[in-house]
Amino acid sequence: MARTRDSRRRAPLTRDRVLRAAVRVADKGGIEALSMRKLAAALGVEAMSLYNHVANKEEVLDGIVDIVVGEIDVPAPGADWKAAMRRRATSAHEVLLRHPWASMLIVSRVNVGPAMLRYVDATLGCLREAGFSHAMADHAWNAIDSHVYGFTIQALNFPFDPSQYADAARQFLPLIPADRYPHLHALALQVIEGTHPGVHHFGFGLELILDGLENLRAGR
Amino acid sequence: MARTRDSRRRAPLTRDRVLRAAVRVADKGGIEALSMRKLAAALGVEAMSLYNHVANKEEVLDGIVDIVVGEIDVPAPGADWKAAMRRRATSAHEVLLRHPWASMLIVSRVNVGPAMLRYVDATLGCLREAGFSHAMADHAWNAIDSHVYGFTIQALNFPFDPSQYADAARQFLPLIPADRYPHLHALALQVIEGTHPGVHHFGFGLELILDGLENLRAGR
DNA sequence: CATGGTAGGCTTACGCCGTAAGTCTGTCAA
DNA sequence: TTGACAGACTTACGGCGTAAGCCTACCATG
Repeated sequence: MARTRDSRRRAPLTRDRVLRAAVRVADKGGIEALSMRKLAAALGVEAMSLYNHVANKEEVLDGIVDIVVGEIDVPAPGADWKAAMRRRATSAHEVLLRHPWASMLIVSRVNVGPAMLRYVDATLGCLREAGFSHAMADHAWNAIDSHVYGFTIQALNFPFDPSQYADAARQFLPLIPADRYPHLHALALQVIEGTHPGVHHFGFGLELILDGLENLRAGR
Repeated sequence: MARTRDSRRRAPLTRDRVLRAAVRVADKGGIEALSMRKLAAALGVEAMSLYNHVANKEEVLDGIVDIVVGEIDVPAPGADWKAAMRRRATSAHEVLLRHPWASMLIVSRVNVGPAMLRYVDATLGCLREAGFSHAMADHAWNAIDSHVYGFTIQALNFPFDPSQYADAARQFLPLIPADRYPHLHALALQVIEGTHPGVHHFGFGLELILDGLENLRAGR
């Protein structure tokens, strides 16, 4: 009874509740809004109480990275490798767009959480099954993920709303004088005229890589 | 005469001296060691004096990014486009390895400094000259740079010294149980045996992309 | 029941951080 | 000689991560 009253008064803190709250805080305010004090406040608790469940802020960051990686669709064995890799990469791209702070965190630290290991293992497995050697699968996975992270981070930092890209280009054109930056200037003109939408496609680079890998797999 | 004495006592602070010192501080201690106080100390000055030459820390970060981008070899017009792009990407990769803090900074902010604009413009120009349309050149540049940033950041965060990779794999093998992560486990075994060196190559993904672009350029 | 260990809150305090606001001093033009 | 100004310096504020220690409610044991 006393326990009932108490647990009603405040749901007990757990490592899991801390990490999920951290994801929410970062989703809402960006990673720079994720301080131990604000995280604690979001849980109705004081900052130092968090340290009963996580060793330090680093552990919080590692934890939320693994939660996000756990949201990525992992390739099921047996499928057409190219379709499976395309799906996996697209899923990763979508998840990373959903948590805009996550890409930077993933690439800026060593991640060996269970979700990350499972993610890499399933990827290697899919490629192995398709006939790639261990070494080739390793390189292939690395090349695909370089594109996933590189493209996604660039897309997230693209300064303009794509739907207003033409307007933005018109506004910034004076900063790109034709004599000093002729090709950027010409590109901006095309965007303004609507000749070139200017938006980059995740699939463009991805298909180059997948096609190249298929050539290697089939021995040209 | 008095001026001589004074300027001998302390070389005058300038925006340029501030930014160059910031690159040195970051090169030596990592980006997290770059605080306004430490930067000022490196210049023999108090923190607030820096604000006479830069508006705030953001401007310092923008400035050192542009310095680093300025170190990248920019493609000269007229050359074989594939060789020029390969050289440009490799140069960028090398520069980013030389300033390990720079990649994260480049991809996590909007960069419109003169070196960055020049860099992008020269790249577009080289691709245009090779026959790519504006839109295709835009996509090609984005795909190549996604690889450059994605691969380099992953390489910089790789937790082991490549020369001791086999040892590291032996040490970490118990953390990768064969029943849960069979393919990662098998890969680690190959690294331990020396069958697979395990090191990733920048050129692997790059050549896939360049070959794919050449196919597109030549219309298959 | 009584009791004492413990889990998990809480408070306080320290040394960093970026930077707003204001002050002091040496130089140079009028 | 003077007065404006550039460019240093000092002080102070609120926020940060977290070390150290305290307080209270629970539970197992007697």
